[in-house]
Amino acid sequence: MKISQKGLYALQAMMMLARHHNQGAIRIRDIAYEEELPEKFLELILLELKNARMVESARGAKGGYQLRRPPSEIRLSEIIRLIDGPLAPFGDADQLRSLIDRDAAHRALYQVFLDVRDAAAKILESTTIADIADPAPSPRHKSRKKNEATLLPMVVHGNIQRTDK
Amino acid sequence: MKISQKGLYALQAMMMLARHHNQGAIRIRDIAYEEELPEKFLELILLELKNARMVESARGAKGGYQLRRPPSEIRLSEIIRLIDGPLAPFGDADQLRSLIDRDAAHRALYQVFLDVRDAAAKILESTTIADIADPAPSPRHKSRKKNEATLLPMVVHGNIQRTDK
DNA sequence: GTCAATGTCTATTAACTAAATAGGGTTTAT
DNA sequence: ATAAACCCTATTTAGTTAATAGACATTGAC
Repeated sequence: MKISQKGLYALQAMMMLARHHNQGAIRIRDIAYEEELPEKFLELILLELKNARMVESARGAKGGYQLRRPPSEIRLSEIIRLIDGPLAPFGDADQLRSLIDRDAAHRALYQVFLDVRDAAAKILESTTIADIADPAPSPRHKSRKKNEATLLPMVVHGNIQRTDK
Repeated sequence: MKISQKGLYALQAMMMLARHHNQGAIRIRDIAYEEELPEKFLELILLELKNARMVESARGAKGGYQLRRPPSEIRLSEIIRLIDGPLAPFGDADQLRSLIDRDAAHRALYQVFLDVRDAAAKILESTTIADIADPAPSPRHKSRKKNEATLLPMVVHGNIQRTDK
């Protein structure tokens, strides 16, 4: 998994829209300005977010973008998967596919990769835009939201225990 | 974090050398053949592994490569960090640096990235080449070897248990 | 001491990807 | 009608990755 610049921009844009949730359409220019993002590049990103139905747009004068769902229902994993593809820490799943057709050792290596992916996914799926955007922040109990979200999948990956560090 | 093809090759090469640990020097050609890796490319990778003192080489006739440490003391994280750089899931740490100089929301996003990195690091640091290479495999109790390895340093790295899958 | 085997090193290439920019087209509020 | 905004496609630039090429250096065997 590698979060590209573009992916980071997308996250920032979504955070900005969360901050201005329920304030009507926000212009690309304003998002770009407030988050210090290249405007034309951001345009493409917002288009993708729109096609994925995460935001909606209004055209023409007084147009702009806004979230389609409340920030608390938008997971970081969604955004990253959309912009940067699967959360797996390896490039092409096909090369890895060949690993599992070999012996147990290669399969074990593959499994480690899957564990890494699952660990990352667990975090990114249990964190929503609301968790980090915190528009009007009472800065205490911010992690409460996170645990809420954790209730869902709960079985996805292996159990890790280490002695320290 | 993104494990490149090159990183995967490095892991495979190290696994192969683990499989032939204490059998003297192994030729590049044999590693390439057994793991089906491009020979000249592998050459460069082994050079890097040598410069990082993870393997040692003998030149000339009867030359080749071998591990400098027992497989149980070589962590996947070492190899990946060497070949692919830091385990962080973001590209350039500098862009991220700018995030933490903003408001709490941006810092929170940064913290999520750190959490992802730590989760990945935890797995890759607690898994050694021995854990997955399994040199002379009686193909049952594959996880036995893993516990064996855990006996040695006992504090340095964690113990991994997987539910299965 | 020659020769073949083998690792060392530097350079180069081809393909791909990421980031950004350009510019015209379309829709809408006023 | 006009200006404000999003929509869409194309292009550029720079950088990276994977792989190859080839000359060089060292060693063991005879």
